[in-house]
Amino acid sequence: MKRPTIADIAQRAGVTKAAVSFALNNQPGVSPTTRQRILEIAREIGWQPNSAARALSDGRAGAFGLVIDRPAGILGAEPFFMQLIAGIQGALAEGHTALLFTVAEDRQAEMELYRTWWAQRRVDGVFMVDLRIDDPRIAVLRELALPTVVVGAPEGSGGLSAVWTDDETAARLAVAHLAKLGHRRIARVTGMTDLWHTRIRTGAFMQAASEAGIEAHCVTADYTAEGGAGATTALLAEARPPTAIVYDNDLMAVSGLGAAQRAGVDVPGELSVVSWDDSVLCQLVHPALTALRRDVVAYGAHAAQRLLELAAGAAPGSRGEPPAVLTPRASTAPPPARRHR
Amino acid sequence: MKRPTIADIAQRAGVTKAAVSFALNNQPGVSPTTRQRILEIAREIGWQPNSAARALSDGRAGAFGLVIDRPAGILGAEPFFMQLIAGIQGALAEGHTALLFTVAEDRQAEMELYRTWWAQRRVDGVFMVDLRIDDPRIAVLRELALPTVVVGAPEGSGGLSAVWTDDETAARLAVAHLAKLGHRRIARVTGMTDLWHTRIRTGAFMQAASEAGIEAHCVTADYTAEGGAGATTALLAEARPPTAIVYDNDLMAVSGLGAAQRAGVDVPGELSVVSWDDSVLCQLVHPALTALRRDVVAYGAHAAQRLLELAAGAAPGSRGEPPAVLTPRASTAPPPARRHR
DNA sequence: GGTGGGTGCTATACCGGTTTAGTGGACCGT
DNA sequence: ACGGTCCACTAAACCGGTATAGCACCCACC
Repeated sequence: MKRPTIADIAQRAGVTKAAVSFALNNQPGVSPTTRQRILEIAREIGWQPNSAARALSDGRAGAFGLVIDRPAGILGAEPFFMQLIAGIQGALAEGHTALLFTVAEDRQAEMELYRTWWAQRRVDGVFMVDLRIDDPRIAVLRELALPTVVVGAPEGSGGLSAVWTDDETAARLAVAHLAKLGHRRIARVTGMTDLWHTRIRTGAFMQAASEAGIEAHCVTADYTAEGGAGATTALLAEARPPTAIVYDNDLMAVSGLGAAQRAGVDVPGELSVVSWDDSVLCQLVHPALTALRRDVVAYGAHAAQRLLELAAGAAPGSRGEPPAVLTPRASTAPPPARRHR
Repeated sequence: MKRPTIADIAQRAGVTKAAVSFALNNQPGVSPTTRQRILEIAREIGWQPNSAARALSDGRAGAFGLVIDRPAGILGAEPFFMQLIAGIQGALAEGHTALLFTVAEDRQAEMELYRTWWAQRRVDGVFMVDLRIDDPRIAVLRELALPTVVVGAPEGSGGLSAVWTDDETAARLAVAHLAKLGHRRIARVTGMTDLWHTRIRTGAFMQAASEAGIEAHCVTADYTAEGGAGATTALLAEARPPTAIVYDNDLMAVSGLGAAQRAGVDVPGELSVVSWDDSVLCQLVHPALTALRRDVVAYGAHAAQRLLELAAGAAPGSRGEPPAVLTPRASTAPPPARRHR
């Protein structure tokens, strides 16, 4: 099959390429009747712009990039990203922008990929996830002047635009839920501490607990199943173990639940479990997990909208998302009766 | 920052663009010394080809496409795809080919996307997953003459190339494992029946069971957690329930395990469970699931290699992968003692 | 010493769009 | 009747590569 070009349209319409281009781009320079005729022909022969030609001509690639540098093994079990991509896709589907998606070995490879994409003019902008404290990627992206939307934390974005969820409120919701059930000593199993949102969550979690007048502490894990199980085992072995644990993602929550059960700890009788991410995983285990649910698809869509604006020349700026909603399920209950406190 | 072009190189080297192009592409037409000088300059100023210019000139997009049309909710919990993408990526990283990844609403949207990609010359080829019986996508891709690698089943690919795993052997392994443990009546919870690999698996599973002289039947589900749980409940409610169940993916296996446990059925004491996909999920539940494990990353890499060859003009042809390996874990054991047979 | 052939390079067309400068004609006012 | 505008459109350049035709030069050969 042969792909029609504007030259084909021009020939049929008896005008030049330029006239066709004007008509197709709503540019002045053609009469309404001619414009109509051209559009008609274009539609009829199924013309679509050649993305390479357009990219070469107007200097924009017509694509955004997304790199994730978590190991493939973890990624697979992480529902967050697929949903994010679905959301991004939804917002991009309308226009002429595609999504380049890559999983990278490590942060170094990710930065090299940004440079390559930039040098090859492959993308007009990128989505950046998993922002870390003093993240070296920021310098690279700023140097390249590549429009960027940070999906995650607004602080530390170094002037880049961001789309972020209100983790303070989410932390407050989780703590309030547990406090209301009567818990006085709770813990949280976190993701990597050098991630911005881990820091934010930790701050908010500790403060919410303090305000609620209950004991709290956080132990560090790494979003993996093993990490979640290990942290759980360690917490349960403490002299005065917590009566509730909040996990930073669903994978660790499910894995922590398993570890607790294996240790003979009844959930929710002896231990309440809350997951900071909701996915089908939370509902298929027994007991089903109470979770902080957020609309990740909408999140991705908003990030994409922001990046579209940015690439079109809009000023950088961040956008907050509504906070997560706490969805109570079977994994949280009042703590076991104790002697005191 | 300004991106250097071959014109910049040409100017510095005191030659024309054409000479530079010859040198950079290992084309004859320049002397070894000139070539050396040009390459040196290119390296020095960090030249990279503008992908749009190259695409426009040689008619290839420099990208492959991958569309998945399962709902975002399911996708997230499906580790398979992320690993596949990681594998594809690894094989593509060397060259100048990028990956366009999209999740589509449905099959219709997927086909429209193929047409759009084709019309816009966005991709040089696509990976197609979840091949169905009489899949309408095949006709579209053939009509567009878009190089395609079907990731899944070789039959039914309608002349398209495919990369496929040996599900016959895998089925045999699972059945043999259960037969050896002493099971005489087993069942399988399948994915959608109109998927090619479901059909293949069913045929192989039934035949392997027949050859092993044990009863077997399959019930249809849909890869979702709910589907897996529902099918399990139904199986356990049969007059003579199976003593072992094989699930077509890990999500259904985990969910089926939960359903069995909720129904008060001991695993593996009263029911053995095997998952036809191995991921971290299988290891984090209790008991850990016996699973058919395959190297999905290598699978993706091979698919990418095949598509690279195809796009370079090679003849269509399929490639078989090594069969899955059965990894025994705690979820399979001898069946409970029975009166007879 | 003219012919033939290869080498090393230049000039230029081309891919398919966008954009700018230029042009012919209708229309306007006076 | 004539100069000035505006309109609708054309011609051509341009983006950054690749590919082809052609040219100058050198060497070999009979």
